[in-house]
Amino acid sequence: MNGFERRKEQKKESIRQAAIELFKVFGFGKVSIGDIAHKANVSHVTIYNHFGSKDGLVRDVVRTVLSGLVAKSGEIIYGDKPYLEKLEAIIFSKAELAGQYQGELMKTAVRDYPEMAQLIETMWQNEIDKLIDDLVEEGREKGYIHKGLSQQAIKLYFEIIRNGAFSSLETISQLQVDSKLAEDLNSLFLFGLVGRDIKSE
Amino acid sequence: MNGFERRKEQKKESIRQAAIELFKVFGFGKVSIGDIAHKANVSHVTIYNHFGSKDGLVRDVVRTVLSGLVAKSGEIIYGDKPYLEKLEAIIFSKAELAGQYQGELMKTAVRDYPEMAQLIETMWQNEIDKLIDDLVEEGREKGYIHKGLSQQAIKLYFEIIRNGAFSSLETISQLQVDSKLAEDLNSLFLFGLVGRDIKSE
Amino acid sequence: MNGFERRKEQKKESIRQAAIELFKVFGFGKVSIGDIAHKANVSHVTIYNHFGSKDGLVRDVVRTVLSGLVAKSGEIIYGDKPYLEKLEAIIFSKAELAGQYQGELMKTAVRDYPEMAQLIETMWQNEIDKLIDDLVEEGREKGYIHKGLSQQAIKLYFEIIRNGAFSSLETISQLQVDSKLAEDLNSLFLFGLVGRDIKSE
Amino acid sequence: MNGFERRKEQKKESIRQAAIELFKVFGFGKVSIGDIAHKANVSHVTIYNHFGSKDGLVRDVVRTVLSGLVAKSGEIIYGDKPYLEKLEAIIFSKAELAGQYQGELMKTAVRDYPEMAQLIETMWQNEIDKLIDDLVEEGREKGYIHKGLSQQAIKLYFEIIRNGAFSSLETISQLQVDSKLAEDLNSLFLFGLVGRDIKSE
DNA sequence: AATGAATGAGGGTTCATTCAT
DNA sequence: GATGAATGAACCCTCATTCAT
Repeated sequence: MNGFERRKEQKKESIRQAAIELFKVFGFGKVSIGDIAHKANVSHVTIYNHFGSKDGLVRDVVRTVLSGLVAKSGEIIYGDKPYLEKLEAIIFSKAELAGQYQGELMKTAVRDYPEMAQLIETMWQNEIDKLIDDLVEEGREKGYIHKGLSQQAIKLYFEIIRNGAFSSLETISQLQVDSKLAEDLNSLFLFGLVGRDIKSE
Repeated sequence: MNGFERRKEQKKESIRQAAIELFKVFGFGKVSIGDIAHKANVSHVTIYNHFGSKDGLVRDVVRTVLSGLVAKSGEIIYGDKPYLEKLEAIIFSKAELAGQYQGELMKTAVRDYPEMAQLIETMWQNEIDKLIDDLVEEGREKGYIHKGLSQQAIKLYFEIIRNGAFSSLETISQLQVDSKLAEDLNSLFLFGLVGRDIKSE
Repeated sequence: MNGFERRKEQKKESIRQAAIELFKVFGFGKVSIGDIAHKANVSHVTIYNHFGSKDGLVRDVVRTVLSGLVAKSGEIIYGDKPYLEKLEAIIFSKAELAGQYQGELMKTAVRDYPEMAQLIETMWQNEIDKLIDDLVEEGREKGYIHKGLSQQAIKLYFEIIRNGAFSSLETISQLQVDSKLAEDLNSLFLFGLVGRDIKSE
Repeated sequence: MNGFERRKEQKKESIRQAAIELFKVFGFGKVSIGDIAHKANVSHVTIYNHFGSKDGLVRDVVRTVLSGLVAKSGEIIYGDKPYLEKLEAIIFSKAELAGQYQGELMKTAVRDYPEMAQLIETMWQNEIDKLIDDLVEEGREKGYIHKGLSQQAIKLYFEIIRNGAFSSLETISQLQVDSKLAEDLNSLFLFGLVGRDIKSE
């Protein structure tokens, strides 16, 4: 890639980043091409030159965000942390929260751009799902997950928790400063409402 | 209330219902007054005569939906079902899912109409929160909820599950036909990932 | 007129008065039927029942105001005050200023409702003009108006002064408290810029 | 200024001119952006691109017209015509009448756009007022204006005449073809109703 | 390649007016 | 006779998009 193309790619990337930031805060519908152009310090038309249309930009953003999400999750799941830390990381960790957030972004993408649903479904199913499957499998093997529970139920539980966690972003961000709260939540996640003391393990 | 006012209230209600249905599917921003007027079979000016502005309509819808949500939750929580059924009803039951859905509607209300945040916060805090408190309290007393867990953690867990449940609407709607899945989910909710057989209770 | 019709006439009159007050301040165009109905404490439709349309109301107001203006001017001109006082009264006096104001109202009536121009022209020409003619005639006879000046020129001068006086309402209202200013203006009116001391008369 | 900017300025100017013409005839309130766009042969969005809003356009027009009025008046007052001709030019001349007309435009600007009052007041006070002051001062020095009259009274008289002259546009436009009428009006202005023959000067 | 200019479609809102009670 | 309900037309404004430079 020569200097010319690099500059071009940089500009494209700065537009993408501006778009992602605005989309995250205001959703796809409320952000205009003009807003993005302003934030990225380019003319509107430049965006059209690079992405063709607003739909094109949204599609590009969706792909970018999903890819990043898959990559980051993969690093955690196939990394060598202890299993419980992986679990926590996937579900509650700050790094992941950005991803959760972006997961939410995908939801609105499906709502506002139905024609994009298939793209998202495909990537989600093929990539994310496989990652979660592996995570659950590891949990079963290591005894952290009850063997009687169906794979489907566990994945649904994961999805519920992951998605729900996003909705409570602010409270969750307190987990880092309130260790009792973090401990309790982990306990709830592992042992449920009826519970068992973590220490008694 | 004479026939005049009744008809007026009927029309207002039909506008409200049309609005709620559209808002639920497309969000506040994407639905135009014209869309609602069309669905409700009235002129769009009629909407202005009744609700003053789009903001006015949104505010009215928010109030209506929240009130309904509070009322329905109250019926369940202060009803005389067994505790576990209440728990399930609040979190997973189909009847409640509509409410969950509408809870999500509130989220987008806050995002798109920040000036309305206070109204929602107030109702939510004052009403919903108190209901959940009572539900948790009952759970503690009856031994369904571990006493070592802080109230804050439990409520956060509830919120995560409730909000997350919405995101998985379609799967959750299978619970009614797939009793193994339902049982597993309940088990996860009560005993966590590590689990314990429900039967061993 | 029985009690019934009197009440009806009262309501009509209160609508008229509300309309006049609003028209004076905001002009015909900016005042809505709703505004007038609100100020007169009646339903919009009542205005339609009485005046047929907004145009009808405007027409009625124009007629009413013009008639009043003619009557008031007639009282002054055919009254028995000294001539100079009549002159002053017609042109600068507070009582007349309301009339001036309403004269301005007529201007905007012509501008916004061209079809009404003829009505105004007719009344103005036939009534007001005749009054001014008589006033000028009396002035000539009594030596207050130079005989070499054409009737047309004098009437134009009158019109200019009358209309111009409206535009400076606020300043003019000071005339009553600043007698030097009033004296000077009268002097300017009678003897022009080059002037002559009133006392030297 | 390159060809790009020149074309832009031309289009802006043509919009301004269309707006001024329409505003003069129908007032600010009655003229829609669509009307102006049609007259200027552009899309109404172009007007928004150039002036931001209707208010923005009105503000621009006000500034433009006021500046022109100040400039034209200055040329006359500081020019080297005989004093009486300056006087006549400022008050009655056709060229000035357009300005008078535009002065009236300012009146309605204040009425319909109160927030603009300060802008107008400022320019009017600072610029126009100073010009009139200088004109009066010159008149006093050259003996055309009686020394016993207060500056305030004279300026009020000027204002009345100037404003009144606008209201009688049509008649005044006859001054150019009816020299007797013009002579008489000048006489009235300089020597008042009681008068003195101009020839006796 | 990048930009300012220009636009058609559509959204929220107001108003004069008619209809049904 | 008086009123609240309902409406079509028109207005201001925004946005995604194309054109000309």
